[in-house]
Amino acid sequence: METILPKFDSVFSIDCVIFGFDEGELKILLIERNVEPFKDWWALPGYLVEENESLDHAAERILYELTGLRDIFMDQFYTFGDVDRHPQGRVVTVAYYAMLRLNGPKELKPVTTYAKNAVWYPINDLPKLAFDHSKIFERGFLKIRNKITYQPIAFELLPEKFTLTQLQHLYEVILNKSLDKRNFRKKMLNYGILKELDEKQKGVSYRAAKLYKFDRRKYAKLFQKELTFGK
Amino acid sequence: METILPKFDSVFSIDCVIFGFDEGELKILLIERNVEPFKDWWALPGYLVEENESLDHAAERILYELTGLRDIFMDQFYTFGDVDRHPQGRVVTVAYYAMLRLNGPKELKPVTTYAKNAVWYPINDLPKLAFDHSKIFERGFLKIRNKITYQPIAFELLPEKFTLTQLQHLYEVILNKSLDKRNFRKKMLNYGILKELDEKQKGVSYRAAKLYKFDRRKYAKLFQKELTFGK
DNA sequence: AATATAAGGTGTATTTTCTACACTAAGTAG
DNA sequence: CTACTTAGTGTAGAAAATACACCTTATATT
Repeated sequence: METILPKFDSVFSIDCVIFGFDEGELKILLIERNVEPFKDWWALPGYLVEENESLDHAAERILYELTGLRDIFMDQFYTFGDVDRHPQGRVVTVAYYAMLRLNGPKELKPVTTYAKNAVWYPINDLPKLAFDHSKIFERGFLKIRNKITYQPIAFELLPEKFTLTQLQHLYEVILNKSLDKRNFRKKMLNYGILKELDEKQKGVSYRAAKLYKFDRRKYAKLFQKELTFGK
Repeated sequence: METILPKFDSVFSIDCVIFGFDEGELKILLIERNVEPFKDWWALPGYLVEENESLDHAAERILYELTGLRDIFMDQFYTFGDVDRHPQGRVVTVAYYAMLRLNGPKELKPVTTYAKNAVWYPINDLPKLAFDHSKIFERGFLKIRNKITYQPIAFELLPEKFTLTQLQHLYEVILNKSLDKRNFRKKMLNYGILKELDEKQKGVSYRAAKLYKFDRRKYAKLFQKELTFGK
């Protein structure tokens, strides 16, 4: 690096793949763009990083501006930097994913005007996306699919109290295959990160299932230690 | 994103954590900086991305300029974007790691003049590094330590022909623990990605060990399929 | 030639984890 | 009280992980 940094017109952005689970479907949050380029196209929520904010801060801010949500577990997963990925110049984008608990689909109100709309879209029925956002989504989806095989991150997507069947459905949707009920339960309960509640499902027209909660404390203990290789 | 991209003075860089294995030690490649800031400090090899090159291309180019090596398996692992990580302006850096086979430590000749020197440093004895490079190294090291537990990437670091003991030592150095010889061999041979050669070690003053090669074809088959969760 | 040295190379029993698989129990709706 | 729907449970076999110790082979030394 030279004593004076050579510069060219360039800028960073953040794009977010925000997963939600609703009515048995895995969804992501899309916005309908209100400005060129790709006006009227669907796109991942994303925006430019400001001069005086870190990437992580920008990711939080953008998610907040789009959803009103804070303190969401977000993770950077890849940076996309092809020369021509943005038609108006050199924009390198850092992609984050987040998993959100949907408490109802009402509350999506973009604060900014560059989006007309923010909508949850089932991942099996996505429209064509602006820029290279389809690629970014694919990679983000791959990321959570891999991650969930060794770390039970899925609970971020569920309501606070959930049944084992709901949890299993979520796994099945993410992994795109069906799982054995007994083995699944055994495995999940063996992790020791589920707290059985003294409460049952309500409002169902069949036998109500027991409700569980995730025990974040135990979860953190279990999964922040390094993976081992054996002796 | 507005119709015209707002810009501020900013630039991207690549930093590389390049692992090598030599004389039983895990090492990384450092350069001695020849320019401000951090003149005379040790740093990870890294440089600015050019206007018309992708991140991956920049990573390859920079590694080539520093080592003369091409076609090295490189992987992007994290992007560092704290506001003040570079004293001269806003520089977001995309970090890559690579694992290199050292055929002898001679051939390190920086092509550029911004480095005085390029040297292999044992990771247990690293100097203070420029910028946030210590943090970048730590994260890169963590990455390969995690990765090696589920994917035998270590062979990139070994000479083409190697003994099982050499392979085990490498694992032990990366994981920082000792492994059981019999179990290690069983596991490695079970992967089915080692080709036993009709050849033995030479020049050792004890019983010579059999030499093995990695079978890249089988390796690719085995580890490019998705991880599974069971039925 | 004999011996010392240093690493190479091998098997088995135990435990743990993974997998496959099917029926009864409980609650609701009519 | 019956039908329906989902909840909830156990076991046996296979596969993978772990713990553990001795003989073999090549070289170097006397």
